[in-house]
Amino acid sequence: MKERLRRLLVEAIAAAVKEGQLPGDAAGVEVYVERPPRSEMGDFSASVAMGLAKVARRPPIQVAEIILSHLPSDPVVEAAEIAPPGYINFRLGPRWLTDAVAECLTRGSDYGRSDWGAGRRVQVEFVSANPVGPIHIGNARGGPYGDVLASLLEATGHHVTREYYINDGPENTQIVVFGGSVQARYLQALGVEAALPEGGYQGEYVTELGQALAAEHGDRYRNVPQDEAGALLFFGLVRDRMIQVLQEDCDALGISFDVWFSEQGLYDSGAVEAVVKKLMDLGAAYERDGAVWLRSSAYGDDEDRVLVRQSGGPTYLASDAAYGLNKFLERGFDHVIYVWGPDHGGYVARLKAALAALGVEPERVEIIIYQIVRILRGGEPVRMSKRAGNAIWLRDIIEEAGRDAVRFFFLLRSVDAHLDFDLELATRQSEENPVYYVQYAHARTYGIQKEAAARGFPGPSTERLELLSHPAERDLMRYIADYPGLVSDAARQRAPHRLTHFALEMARAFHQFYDRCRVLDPANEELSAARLALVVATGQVLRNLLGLLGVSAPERM
RNA sequence: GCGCCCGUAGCUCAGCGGGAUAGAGCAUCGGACUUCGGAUCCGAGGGUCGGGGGUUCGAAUCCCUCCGGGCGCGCCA
Repeated sequence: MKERLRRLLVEAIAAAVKEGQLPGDAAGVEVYVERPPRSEMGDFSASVAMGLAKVARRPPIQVAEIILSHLPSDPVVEAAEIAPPGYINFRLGPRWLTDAVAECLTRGSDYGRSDWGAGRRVQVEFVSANPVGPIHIGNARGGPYGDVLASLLEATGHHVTREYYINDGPENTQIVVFGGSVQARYLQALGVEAALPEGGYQGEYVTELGQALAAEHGDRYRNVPQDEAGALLFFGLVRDRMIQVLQEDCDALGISFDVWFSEQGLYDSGAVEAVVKKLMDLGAAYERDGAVWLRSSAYGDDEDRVLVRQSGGPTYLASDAAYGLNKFLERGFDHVIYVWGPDHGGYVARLKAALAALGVEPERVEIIIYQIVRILRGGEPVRMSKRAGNAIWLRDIIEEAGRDAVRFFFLLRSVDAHLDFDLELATRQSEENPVYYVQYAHARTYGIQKEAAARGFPGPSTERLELLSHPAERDLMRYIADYPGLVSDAARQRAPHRLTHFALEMARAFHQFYDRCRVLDPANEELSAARLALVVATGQVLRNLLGLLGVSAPERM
């Protein structure tokens, strides 16, 4: 609807320019249509006239008058008025709302979907936590975010691949330390005196891994030296188990990845070596001090970065460049979104530099950094470190609060904002969690339908939707009408939190409607049928919303 | 020191393609139909939008600067 009004305005301005009433450069201005702050001001408004006042060298009100005099007629526009200091306010006929209800019922679960993505192939890579332990609350945030972002892109006509990058490469020091930790726990399980490596992983699950290895293999690996090679050997023994743990965690969150991509695979195929050579051939990398450097400073980074160490081992940047080449060149994604944690902020410039050096257009690379999650327990911050072993596992939180609440809670805030997750609040007060408010609204739409059937009311009908004229009905219908625009806005802005906020507002509009408008009125069957249609459409939109959020939409609670 | 993010009601946060009287939830206080689910609804109080400059007809929103908080600045990932 905004778009429809916007076109009317653009046409009107063009016509005015043609007749010489507005200067030529007026035709190029951006026109935005928005919601006025109060409903008495109309259904939609535009402030173009104020923006044009300067170039037109006329007062805004006059500009608005000129625009209005050229405004093409549209059956849905009941009135277009000018309000000081120069707003153009549109008052629309009831059809634009009731048509939305009808359209929602016709399109069902497709309502809100669009095709502006035109089938572009987009990859969203997220979570990608190192395979050295279960997902903890600190790196869990990317899960719901990436998953819902992917859903939003799907809903707007993109072809989306959800991908998890497994950092199981041999050059990953975390892998080495982790493997060494497993080895130490294995030896201890055999009764051998063994110390954890420097900065080793102290989590209980590591002890369990060691014990499991001892039970399975006995003392077969007892004499493996406690060095890097030994650590990697032990990592190899538990690698599949660790990936399985990560997959189970993602399952528990309701996330299903299309691709689990192994960094080790890039080494095995020679892709890492090849990309370094390619960068050298391109002149984007050079040797110095026995290391190979990426000329990243020529591509926007502060300084050049090491690709291959003096020791001969490639850095993470080298395998990431190879991975990028794989994404863009081999698999041909049009656009790639990386969802990273806050500790990766310093890495953005160098990855972009590497990809730019390889010829990937910068606009195809998008890196989103979400902000830190702070864990509180009753208001007190809880420190956590995977290595220290006092991490808070995602799985435990899900068990306590439930998947729906965890996802909804994580999606309540903008990615740019820090997120406080208070365990006590998420568990003790789980009944007051906002997710229940929305789910209850959805369940209520079912309750009403069931009651209608039980009492023998005729089913929902769109025949007399014009009977829906109560302010609460109009408010509610407005959410239904706005929903498709919300989905494309949220996708464009990479802002899943717009969905949770909209869901809460719409649920409130529905509860208000329920409170003020009796749906099932035996004395007025036509009105009842129309209201029932509104109830069904509301349930449909809530269900579509919750579907995008990956939160269940129960029929009763 | 440099880079990124944040600073809006007591608390947690929306709003930030500049626009009309700045919003919500929680918390506090006070209310609601003998009826479709009270996990609901209504009302009230509560604000120098961190401070200061600037751009503009108009700034929570854009620019500069200062203050406060978080994160990052490795031949770790």
